[in-house]
Amino acid sequence: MMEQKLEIFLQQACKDLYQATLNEKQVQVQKTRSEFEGDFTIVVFPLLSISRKSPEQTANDLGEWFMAHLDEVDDFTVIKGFLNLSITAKYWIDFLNSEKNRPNYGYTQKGKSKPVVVEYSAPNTNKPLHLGHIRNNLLGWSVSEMFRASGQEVVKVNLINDRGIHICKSMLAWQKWGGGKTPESENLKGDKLVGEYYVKFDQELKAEVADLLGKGMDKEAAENNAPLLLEAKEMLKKWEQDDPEIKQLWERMNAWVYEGFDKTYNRMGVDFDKVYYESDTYLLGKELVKDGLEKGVLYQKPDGSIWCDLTDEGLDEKLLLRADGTSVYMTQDLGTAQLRYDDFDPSKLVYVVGNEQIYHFDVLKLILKKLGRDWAEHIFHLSYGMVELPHGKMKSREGKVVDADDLMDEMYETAKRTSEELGKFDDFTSEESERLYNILSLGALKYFILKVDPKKTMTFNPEESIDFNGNTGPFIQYSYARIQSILRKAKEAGIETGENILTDCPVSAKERSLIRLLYEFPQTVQFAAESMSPAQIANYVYELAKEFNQFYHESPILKENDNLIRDFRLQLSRFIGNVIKSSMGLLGVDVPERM
RNA sequence: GGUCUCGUAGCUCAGUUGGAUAGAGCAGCAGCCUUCUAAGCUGCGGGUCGUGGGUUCGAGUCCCGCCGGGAUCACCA
Repeated sequence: MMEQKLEIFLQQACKDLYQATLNEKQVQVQKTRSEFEGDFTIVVFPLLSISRKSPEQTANDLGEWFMAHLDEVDDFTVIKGFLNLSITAKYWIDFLNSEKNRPNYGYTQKGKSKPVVVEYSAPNTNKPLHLGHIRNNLLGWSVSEMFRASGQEVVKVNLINDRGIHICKSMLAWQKWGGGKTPESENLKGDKLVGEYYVKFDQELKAEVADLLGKGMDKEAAENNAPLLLEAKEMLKKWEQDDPEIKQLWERMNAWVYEGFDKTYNRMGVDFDKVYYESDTYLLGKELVKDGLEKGVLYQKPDGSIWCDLTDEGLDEKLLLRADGTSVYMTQDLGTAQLRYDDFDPSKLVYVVGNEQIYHFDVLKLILKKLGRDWAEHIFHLSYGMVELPHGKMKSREGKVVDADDLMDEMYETAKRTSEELGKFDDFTSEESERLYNILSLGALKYFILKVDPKKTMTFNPEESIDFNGNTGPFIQYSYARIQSILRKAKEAGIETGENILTDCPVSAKERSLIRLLYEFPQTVQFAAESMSPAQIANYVYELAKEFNQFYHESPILKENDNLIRDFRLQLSRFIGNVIKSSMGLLGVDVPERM
């Protein structure tokens, strides 16, 4: 890569000119900003102390040196303390010729490293997936793809929260008020049906609490002693004792939910290599805890409960086993972490979980380390920001949520309406139209969610829905379709586009800028994977599509009279199309041949 | 209260990890379809980067204080 080469030569230059060796901070090679002439910029400010000359003089000396020693350097300009180097057209054309037909350009060949395990989604089986899950799922899936593209082995895992008091709540409500309704009888997705009873439970519980308060009971007592809650707790106890009737109900209702989840996952285009169920793993942590107690890392209180003291680390004490021997969330997470380590011997354990659980994962890592699990160092909590609605946060229990299925439906309708208004697809069969609307609506949704930095809280406005113009998925998809359209026409006209571009082909400023962007794709993928940020890819591909559209407007491609230039532009366009497709692929977004 | 985190144009977001005159999209206004797809392109207006200090050749970016929002500190998950 040119940057590395320039850095090495810069070292040499300073040795030659100033008899000095540079430290890392002094070597600064970056992309030249578009408003200036040149390709790469060397910042000379850090070099002034060794050159003992003015910024301009230093930059000039270095510029001369580069001209004399590096064939690829064409020209240079000096602006203040910035040395802008121009790279020869030949270098860029050579780059195009060697890379334009490379399959998987920008992706790194898989090495023989240990896998990265990425956990994402982790739904509860008492309610349907909502907008928050969408961000989680898209992020987890995309980050996994980016790891793969950067040469790492990846295992995508899900951990389904299929047991616990919250599950019993919806079970109990269905038992009481369900009247034997099933997804089939109601023609309703299973997760939706179960979710209704979770809401129902909450409503009934609130009514009971209000009633108790009215009878003069204090708030805490009322909340803890409402008959419904006691009943749910009783059900949980029975579940843990393997009561056949409860287990059967539990299996039945969970099966409904899984069927619903699978539909949503499929439509969203996310998948998993392995699915863990909390009901299988929730007991695993106990062994670790007992072991820790024997080693004296943990301690027991007089009531029999077991704790970890983290006050030395500036945190609190953390309960790991209740006095009655039952486990808490942390206990089972210790267990599943160990299980995953045993299953995959991973180089990294990534948890895609909301930022409200930062504390939880800090504690998890600390406890594992105390228990002598050195691999805890490789746990990484990819904590993403919440998705908020314009009015504020989403609240499941109050029904203030954006349902995942509903949202995809609405997006689909918008895509359909917009497409029909434009009326470009009269020759499409209904299957083709449907396919296109799916590609566009999911593209809009996924791009909208993934283009923002995962760490940041984001606002989602369902009223305005998602735009199809500007910095959006469909805009990028449109750019791709335009390219394919030209390529189809070129083929029809019998123009061969596979040959090498001649090095004396004239290249405009916009074309050069596009070549630069293509050149940056591999490092963008690498950087996106390292920072676990699909937003890096989204911003990159938007820039590429935008520049292509500008190019498209200012230059004829197929209609260019000079065949040399025409073929160059066709090849450039095809390369851009491929990179758009690869980039969008990393975001889980498909691209249409026509739109 | 402790800890963490965020604050950039009316709105939604970028800002390449400290570099040049802080950028896009949406919304608003004005243009461009007999020419490869107008889901596009061009132009205009819009900013004390919450605020006050500090570090330095250079700060939206790093450090400290303050203001404002959010998260978390459960025998919930």
